[in-house]
Amino acid sequence: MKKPIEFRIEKKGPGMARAGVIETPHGPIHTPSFIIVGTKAAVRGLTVDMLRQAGAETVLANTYHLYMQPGEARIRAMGGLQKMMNWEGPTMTDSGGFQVFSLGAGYGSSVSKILKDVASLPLLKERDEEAVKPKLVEIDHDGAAFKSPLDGMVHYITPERSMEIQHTIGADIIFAFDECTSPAETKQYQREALDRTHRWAKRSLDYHRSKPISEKQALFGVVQGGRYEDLRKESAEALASMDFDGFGIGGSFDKEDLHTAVRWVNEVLPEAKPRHLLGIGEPEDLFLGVENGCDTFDCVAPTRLGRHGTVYTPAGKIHIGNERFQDDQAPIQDGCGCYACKSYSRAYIAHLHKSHEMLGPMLCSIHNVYFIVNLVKSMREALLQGTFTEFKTDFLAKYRG
RNA sequence: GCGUAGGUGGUAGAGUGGUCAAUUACAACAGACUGUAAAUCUGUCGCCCAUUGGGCUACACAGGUUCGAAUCCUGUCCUACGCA
Repeated sequence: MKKPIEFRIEKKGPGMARAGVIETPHGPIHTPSFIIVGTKAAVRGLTVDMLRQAGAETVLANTYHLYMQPGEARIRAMGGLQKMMNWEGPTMTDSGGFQVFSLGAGYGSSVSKILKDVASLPLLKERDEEAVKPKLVEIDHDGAAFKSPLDGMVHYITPERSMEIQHTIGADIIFAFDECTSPAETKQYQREALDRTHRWAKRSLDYHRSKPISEKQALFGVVQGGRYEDLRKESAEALASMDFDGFGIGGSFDKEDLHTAVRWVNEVLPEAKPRHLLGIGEPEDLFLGVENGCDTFDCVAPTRLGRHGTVYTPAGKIHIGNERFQDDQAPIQDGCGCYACKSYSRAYIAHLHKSHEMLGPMLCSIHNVYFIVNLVKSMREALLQGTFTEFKTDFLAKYRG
């Protein structure tokens, strides 16, 4: 049977790090690589030309959002994801598993993808659940029922449905339907959720393999297990034993847990298959992911932060709207090759931001995408040249100030 | 000149005798954001100390009524509209 993707490792080390290439039906992904998030088949504020110019190689869209709007029939009519968004490069779709969390346990709470101090969170079972949230997700053995925030309609997503929708969307790499859990859940709940995620992984895989399209779309299984070593390793083993084309590492993490969770998992996953660290993208975390064996990353941070006026620089993040930049004639980052830095001053972009001109968020997003995509490209170059550790040390010393 | 309506914090605009240092929005200043419920959200926003809290000066200006006034009365100044 024909394989949809080929993964080739070019160079290994230090640690578990590797540089390689994932060949997809729509072109290569040079790893380590940062994938740009375009949830609704659009990267907020950016055209595909801007994305290419910023160096982006791959775009990740979301099954749940596209299923809700515009829906499978219209996606099919428009010719699928690549065609409708005019993106010629590789694409991925997330399964909707993250929405089980963000619209479920995470909904209406302060719990998000990365937390500062998980230990101080009240465990979900101990909370007054009535007072906490309007529930938008109900999880059961077979899947998750989503109450649409758009019109209140309930949509029941099973692993098979998620696969079916992702087949229609047509990305090169798709993900198994999983349950991303809140770190505030008890271990017992993590255990139950993990068993469910594994059952769903198997069902996702079986359904996918039963269709000819599995020769054109790669399926990645998603490892969960919260912050627990035994669960994480067990999850990696369970998924490694299934015939996935690659793996995703998911979860909502305490900042401190990210490192250990990734390491535990990648020590178990087969080396020859690509690993995607889901939803991670701050510079420190990307270094950590790369040296612990992750190949690809996606994150909304570059576009969300940019839209909100925060931009990356080698000396750390700055908020462009701050008073001190309003008369600053320098670019966001001296020497930066992005369109925003080659064309405009901080003063001008600060003005755009403060006057709510949409060009402001666009320029900040362009810069952030360029910054993060090229940071990971530089990591790749450093890996190939054997200078990763020096590169990391230098970068972080300046970045953390 | 006469008549009418009005003058509130950076702006707009609530409030019409005590619960008002004054609703709200905008602006300003700062912060947050990690498989996008997010072009969003949070905090501060008269002055001076303090941890809860306290003191001071304030709703055009000057007087007055009242235990108490941004709110009622009188006068002055100013603004808008109408009539001359």
